[in-house]
Amino acid sequence: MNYWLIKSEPHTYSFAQMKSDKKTMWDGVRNYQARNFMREMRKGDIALFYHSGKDRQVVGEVEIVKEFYQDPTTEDTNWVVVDVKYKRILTNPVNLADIKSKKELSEMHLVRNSRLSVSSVSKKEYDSIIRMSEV
DNA sequence: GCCAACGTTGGC
DNA sequence: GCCAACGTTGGC
Repeated sequence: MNYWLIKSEPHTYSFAQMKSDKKTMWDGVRNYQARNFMREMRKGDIALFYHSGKDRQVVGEVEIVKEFYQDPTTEDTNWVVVDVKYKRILTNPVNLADIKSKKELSEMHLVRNSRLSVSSVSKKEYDSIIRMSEV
């Protein structure tokens, strides 16, 4: 099982919306690196849900329920989507500032490349963030 | 609101 | 194929 992090601007699509939708198609990714990560996602993988913009925190978890397929919102065959399902809200959201303050999280794509909207997360990084959310 | 970082486009 | 110009994202 692999771990991921997906970003959303809460004004565009919030985790509250994710919760009420229960399941959504993760579309609109127009970046090759992000697209490549989406292609690697497998059913059952977990993704952290991050609010960019004013929030800047990891707020919950979703599960990949359908592997990549053509993005139906475009004719361009370069782009794909996956389906994700609401899993749970974190007990406490984990702030970007706190993530940045942890040495063991300094290699995260989220820290290294703030503009990447879909990225991989190692098991260690994932566990570390979950631990931070439980304090 | 500003700006750094990054990606894309297009002229040469 | 290089690189300047431009647009977008997202942190601050």
